[in-house]
Amino acid sequence: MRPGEIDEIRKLPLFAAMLPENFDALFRGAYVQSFPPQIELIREGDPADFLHVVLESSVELFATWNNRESTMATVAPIATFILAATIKNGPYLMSARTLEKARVILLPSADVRKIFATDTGFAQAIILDLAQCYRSVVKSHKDLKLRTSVERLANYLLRKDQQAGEQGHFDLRIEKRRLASYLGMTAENLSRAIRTLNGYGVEIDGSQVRITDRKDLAAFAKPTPLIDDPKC
Amino acid sequence: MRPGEIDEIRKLPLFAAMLPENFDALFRGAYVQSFPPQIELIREGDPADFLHVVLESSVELFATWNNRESTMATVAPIATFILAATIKNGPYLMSARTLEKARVILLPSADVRKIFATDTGFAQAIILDLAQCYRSVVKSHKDLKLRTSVERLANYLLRKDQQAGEQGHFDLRIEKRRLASYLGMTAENLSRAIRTLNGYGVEIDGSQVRITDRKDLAAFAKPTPLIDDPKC
DNA sequence: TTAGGGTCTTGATAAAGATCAAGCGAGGAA
DNA sequence: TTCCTCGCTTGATCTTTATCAAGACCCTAA
Repeated sequence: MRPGEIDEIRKLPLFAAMLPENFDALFRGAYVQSFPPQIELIREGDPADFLHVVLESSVELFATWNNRESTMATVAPIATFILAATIKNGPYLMSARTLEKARVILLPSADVRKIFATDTGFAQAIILDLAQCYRSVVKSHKDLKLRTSVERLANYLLRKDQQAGEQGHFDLRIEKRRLASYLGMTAENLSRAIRTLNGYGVEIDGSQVRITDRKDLAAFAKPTPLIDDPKC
Repeated sequence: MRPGEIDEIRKLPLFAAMLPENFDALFRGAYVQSFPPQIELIREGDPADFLHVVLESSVELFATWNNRESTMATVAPIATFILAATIKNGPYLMSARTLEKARVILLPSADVRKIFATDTGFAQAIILDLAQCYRSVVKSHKDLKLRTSVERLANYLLRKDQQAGEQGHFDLRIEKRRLASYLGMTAENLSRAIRTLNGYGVEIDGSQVRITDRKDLAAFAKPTPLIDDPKC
């Protein structure tokens, strides 16, 4: 681990309220590993032996069935993933792969379970983290069931613009075919959806997005905090 | 509350590990209410003032957006719902309505939050409950993104048959239009999907389902515990 | 008993989305 | 530089799903 990095991790909401001796014990058993791009870190169905913390680059969570594959989420540093599987001591429900060269901390799940059973601060933080994750998936589920693919794209762009400070322009920071899979459509249909949104004040050139008429886009997208506010 | 009922609630996994004095304090502030059918118990967007426990009948959780509506889940007794909103002290993400005449306990969210902050046993139970809920929604999300509507129906029938003891016949116990909404399709398409499955050993007459060739159905449905096992 | 309302089913049609095939264009390797 | 690869786009076509309309069925209330 790099100097100062452990302090940054200690400040993460999930770990900040732990007793210092428990934090130290947990991270004494940690492995820090570097992975090349496109490496499968975990495979769905495998036992959840480790809780993962992404330090650098980002990680894609995806699911497969019957030779089909779908991107479920991307995890950006510094954040954990697969907390629920660790807690339930169940199999991973999703696979994870690195997108670029990535550094990840592996925390033995057994240690995590042992510690949260006695450390109240840690237990509280886990509760908040899980509640947040749960609500995120519920929002994704509503997005998918209630909206068409063009509507999902429109709202995705509004969310990203807001996260980038409502500048009216930002970088997608994700390959289009992955974005398509995340949004529940094919790459071909994403291209067409982008063209449709050209008529509502959206211009996309490569990975550069420009929102020229946010009002028009919002009138089409009809965003609601109950689906689109990540903090809600 | 009826005699013995409180003891049954005390045995629920979510409450069993609480300190007795905390359980008593929590339920001193409880309201038991009876509701007629088709009553909206909570509306998405409202503040989560109460944690709900369904005692009798069942409750439908649904979401709306832009004049569209979708059934997200049904809650059968005895179980709680809207735990995550209570904990986050955030707005409900889903609405809930009674399907039949129902009895529900309302526990003030503020009391729940106060108690889980100090009661370790309760906190542990909440962690397990939330992890379970989270994994359930992830499974639903995979179901929706990776499968066609006929595949979703086929797997739904296999799950229900299994829950009914693999008798090969069971009652749907849900209106078809609600089932359609839950599975992410229209009522018309559910009818057609049923006809498609007639060719794979499924007969549905009214609400009575008969699986005449489970092997054939399973070969079509390709169930996997990573989507279809509710306990996994 | 009949009338009315709701659900469910069916058929015809429309829309949304997926698939297939071809070509473009940026970036990397020889 | 040229060639190759890969991601992206576009058009044509097909499949899946939704919508609209009509009729069947069932339950309930007058």
